Amino acid sequence: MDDASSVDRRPESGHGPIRRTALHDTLVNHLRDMIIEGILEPGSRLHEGQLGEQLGVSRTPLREAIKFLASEGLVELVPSRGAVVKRFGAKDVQDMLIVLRNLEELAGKLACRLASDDEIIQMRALHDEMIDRYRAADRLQYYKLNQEIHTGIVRLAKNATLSEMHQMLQTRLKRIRFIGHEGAEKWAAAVAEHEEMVKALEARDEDRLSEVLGRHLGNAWERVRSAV
Amino acid sequence: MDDASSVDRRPESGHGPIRRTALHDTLVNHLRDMIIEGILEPGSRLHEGQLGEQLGVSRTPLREAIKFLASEGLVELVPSRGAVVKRFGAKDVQDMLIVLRNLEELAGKLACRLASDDEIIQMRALHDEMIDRYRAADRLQYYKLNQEIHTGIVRLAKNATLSEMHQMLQTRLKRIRFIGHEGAEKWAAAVAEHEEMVKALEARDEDRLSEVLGRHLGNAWERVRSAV
DNA sequence: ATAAAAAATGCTGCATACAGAATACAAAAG
DNA sequence: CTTTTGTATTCTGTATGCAGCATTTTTTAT
Repeated sequence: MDDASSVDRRPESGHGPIRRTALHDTLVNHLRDMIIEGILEPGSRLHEGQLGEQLGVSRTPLREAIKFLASEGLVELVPSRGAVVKRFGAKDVQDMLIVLRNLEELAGKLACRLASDDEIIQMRALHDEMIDRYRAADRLQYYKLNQEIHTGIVRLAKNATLSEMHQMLQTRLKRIRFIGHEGAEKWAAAVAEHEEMVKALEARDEDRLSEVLGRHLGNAWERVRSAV
Repeated sequence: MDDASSVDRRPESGHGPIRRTALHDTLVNHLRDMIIEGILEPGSRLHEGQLGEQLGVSRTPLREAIKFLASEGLVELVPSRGAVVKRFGAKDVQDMLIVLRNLEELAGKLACRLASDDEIIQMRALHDEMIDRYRAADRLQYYKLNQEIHTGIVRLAKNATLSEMHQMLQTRLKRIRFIGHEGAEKWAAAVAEHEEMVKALEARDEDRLSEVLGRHLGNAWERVRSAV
């Protein structure tokens, strides 16, 4: 039987066996999503045979994808016993947030110095759209734009390594944040912080932007603290 | 013929086919070393067949190791064309050093707060030994201890994520630093900075330690600037 | 002789096959 | 009834085989 959850790897939709993306690469993204969305639960083993059949691929590219994710820190390799989805304790999350905060503070400073005027205007547009979604109480889209803005500020810092590390932590924390839905009043506070962020960026006030970003993430930390 | 450079994977030395480490894991370390030491030059292709034969392993575990290193950022995966050793430009190195600097500054602050008295004493011992090596003009051992001290301070920060990221950057930069041999006067300056670092740690003066670490790395940056 | 086309070679990507380790199960002993 | 030991099964780890893409070389036409 053709399982519904088999991987779909067709860059341009449809006809023929045209393929530009490698299967193992597709699997990396697919598995990452599965872990983030909780389809693969923390602590559960990644059964090569079963999982491979489920996704309609052989073990070889699947194993390669798992090794890749192991280096990313999403799964753990246990010798002779395969791979398990890494489980994050409260301390682990706290550690990640501390580093993430520091990275974003750095990103804020660099962004104020290096961003072009156009780029700042684009950030403002993104922010305004997020505000719209907030007013419409569209949590999912809000969340998505929120993340885009944070990633965007890091991008403006124009530092490849910084972007990479930020992305990595963002990915690991997604699994946590996915759960953490905040209350209305805290949500409002977060939005206010975002407004402050954009204003600081527009003024190219690096100390203020850095401070707001730090505070913003510090608050996020407080929220999660109870959830984990 | 048994090639001299074939991988050696025997955890406890010697007799029999007792093995606890997986081959792909051994290969990750082996290949990483080969890249750091420049045996595999930047931009060169990792030929699966040839390299596998050279190391005495089949392509499967080799490919898995390559995927792992790709996630680490040491090699680049080119679709349908295999893997090449990633080449770092001046901008890349600068980016890494900026982030590394920030991470070490953070580590310094946390270390002052979280390190035990014993651990600080151990760092002092390590530092004193490094000074001995400096006086003996033993560059290699000096370099090794130097790195150990930096890694050690990060360890004292007791933050798993921070350690991991630091390690990652340290690994990538090793390839560069390996080349960068500094002059006598700059070497003396670096040693003085180290002395200052340990003193700040002993005083648990987090602002000062953070500042020194930042300055220390900032100077390293200046040195490399010309080399790359 | 140069350029374009076609064939040939080599390599990557994926699947399959096989060997050894780990786990689960069952039977027997305490 | 619990514990232990032997066996069977399952899964991981590694090797090999085959198909398709990339590149290079050869052939052919202008």
